[in-house]
Amino acid sequence: MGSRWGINRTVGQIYALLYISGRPLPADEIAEALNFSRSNVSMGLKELQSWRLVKLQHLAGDRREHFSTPDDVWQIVRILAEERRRREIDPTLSVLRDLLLMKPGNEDEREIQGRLAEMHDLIELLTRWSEDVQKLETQQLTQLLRLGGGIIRLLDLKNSLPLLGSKRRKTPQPATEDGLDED
Amino acid sequence: MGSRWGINRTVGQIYALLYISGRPLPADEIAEALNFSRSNVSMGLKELQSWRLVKLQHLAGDRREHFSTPDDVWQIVRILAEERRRREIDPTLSVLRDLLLMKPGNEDEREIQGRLAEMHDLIELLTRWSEDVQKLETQQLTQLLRLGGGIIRLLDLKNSLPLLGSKRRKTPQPATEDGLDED
DNA sequence: TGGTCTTTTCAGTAAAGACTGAAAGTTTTG
DNA sequence: CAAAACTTTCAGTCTTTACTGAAAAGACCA
Repeated sequence: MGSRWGINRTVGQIYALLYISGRPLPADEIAEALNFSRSNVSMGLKELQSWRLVKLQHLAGDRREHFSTPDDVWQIVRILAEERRRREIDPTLSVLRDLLLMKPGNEDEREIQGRLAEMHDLIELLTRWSEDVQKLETQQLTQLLRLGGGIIRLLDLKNSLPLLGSKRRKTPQPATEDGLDED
Repeated sequence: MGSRWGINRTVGQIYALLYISGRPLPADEIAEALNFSRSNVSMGLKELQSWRLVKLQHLAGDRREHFSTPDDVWQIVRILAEERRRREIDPTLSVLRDLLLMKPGNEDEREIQGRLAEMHDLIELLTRWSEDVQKLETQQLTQLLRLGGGIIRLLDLKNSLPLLGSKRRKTPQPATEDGLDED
């Protein structure tokens, strides 16, 4: 299914099995259920652990290690977002920043840096935003998402309220502690 | 760099070159610049076209086909989101729905369907939301993103306004045309 | 229409990635 | 501390994917 998401087919199948089975499974049961070699399962689980997508636990009266997925789907989303950021986004941003630090040797290079900067800012904006909303309570997050495009009405509302408008005021106002302005 | 994003390394390099060069390039210049065979470039461009990430154009006085990326970075994000949805998300949702339509044969299967339903609803919520906000003007979109976690204050504000509260009221209210409620 | 320039296709090959079984490693237990 | 129970590692093999050059196909022009 979603086997093109940086994680391979086998690993995806293992994860899916753990997710739907809803209880901790030992490696050999996974191998049997999916008809993989024991060592393949071992490697898959190792990768899933490195993504923090499964956790290991010991069940009373059984010496084998058991694995399970987080029980909250939102938790899965949060972890995935964090890991992808750490592994893919951050290194990309870092390379972009390095390139932007170089002195452009000529007009062409200056233009290229301009385009790289645009890309950098875009990625950073998206990343920061996702990081921010991931921190919200699940309850708040779902409310926000359910609002969908309707969110724009809230923004309009905000812009129409003089003290909360998004434009910087020329004369300093008394601090309102509402923090709706953004730098 | 981001070569693990469902698109292979070669294709990524071609796209990056087109993006930073900022002008339409013919296939043979790409092949020369990146040291790929002409046929490899041809295939890469074909894939990029199928993703609608490059467009073909003819330049006066040159018989060769030239390719370029959209000039607006936001446009790139929008196209990427749409295509990924079409290719990956929608088929996944469709499979999930099919599974949910099946009558559970026993208690275990019922539980599994429950978990699949949770996943389905999560994906659908995220997808719908992203679809919705992609439709916003770039200007509005950036405002929203820049707000980051601060968005929660707007939600709180909304919840505190009696006529706009997110809870359904028991007695029907006169229509306010604000549409902030969501079904 | 034939000739020139350009792009696409495709069969074969090269490279990358996934999977396995055997062996080594680790932990628990009598 | 040795045997038993379990897990990990890794070299070799199998499978999948990427890339190439040669040939075919298409477009334009005289």
